[in-house]
Amino acid sequence: MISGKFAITIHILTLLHKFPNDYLSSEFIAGSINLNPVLVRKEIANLKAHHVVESKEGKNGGTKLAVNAAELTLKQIFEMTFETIGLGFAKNQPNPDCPVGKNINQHLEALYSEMNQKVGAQLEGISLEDFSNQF
Amino acid sequence: MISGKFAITIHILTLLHKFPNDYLSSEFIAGSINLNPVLVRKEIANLKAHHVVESKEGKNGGTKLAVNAAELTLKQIFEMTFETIGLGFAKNQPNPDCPVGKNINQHLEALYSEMNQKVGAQLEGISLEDFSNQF
DNA sequence: CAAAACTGTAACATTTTTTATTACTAAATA
DNA sequence: TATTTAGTAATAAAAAATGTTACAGTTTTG
Repeated sequence: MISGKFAITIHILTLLHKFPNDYLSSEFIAGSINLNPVLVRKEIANLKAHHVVESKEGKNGGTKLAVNAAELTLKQIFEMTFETIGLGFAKNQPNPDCPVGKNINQHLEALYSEMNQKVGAQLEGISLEDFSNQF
Repeated sequence: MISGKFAITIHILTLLHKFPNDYLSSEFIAGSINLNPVLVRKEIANLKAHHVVESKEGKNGGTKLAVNAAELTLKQIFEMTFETIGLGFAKNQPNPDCPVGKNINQHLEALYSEMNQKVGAQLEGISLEDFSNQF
């Protein structure tokens, strides 16, 4: 998972919202994020798969928003990045012969799931437009 | 930051709570987590710095809880791990000449800070004893 | 039609972060 | 005194994230 996936995605979307009439090139966007244009195109591919943006190939091509920014919530964006809130798991599978090791991940998952609900409720209340209008 | 720091820490503390009368060795704990004992000792060093556990060196040494599990909240544990909830930042410093790039991190920080408050409130309501008694 | 400016991807390289190992000192106990 | 344990530093290995290069395919413009 790209650690800055959400940050990059929302940066892209904010730019697109700021220039609603233009197709922005991945190079232009990459210049604002200070990121490799290929990585920008990868995130855009994900946004396209969710029908949130549309791209035009060829000269003067680029990407623009395909939805109403007032109706796109940060929660939806968050979900599109496949990221989840949480505090991680130990890398290796814990010892199944230990009553704690056997069940720890299940209990952590339950805990993190609740976190996601709380944070999800927060993010649901913020639209891309809200976020972008802060700038 | 160790990605599973919180998970490891709470695993350790749960074990210590389950065996309140014993000094558990880092090797025993490592066996439950399936982690290198040196890493366990590092996390324990952090817990010691926060006066949550005490260790005894030498033969039959190990670590045990030094506080009342009913009074230690997951929020406190969370804070001891220096981890924060959030959805990351782009790795590189964004373009300061772009109005979006210039301010994005500040706005993300504000957003994440709110997340931390929400999650903190949740974790404050759960004690180590609560967590451990689930097992 | 040809050149230029884009997207879309795949393959590979590099860098950074995490995790693991080794090795050693010091302390406590039997 | 031998053994078992913590404490810690240094290093190695593995994994993950990020960056680069390359090139095919599209669209626009001259």
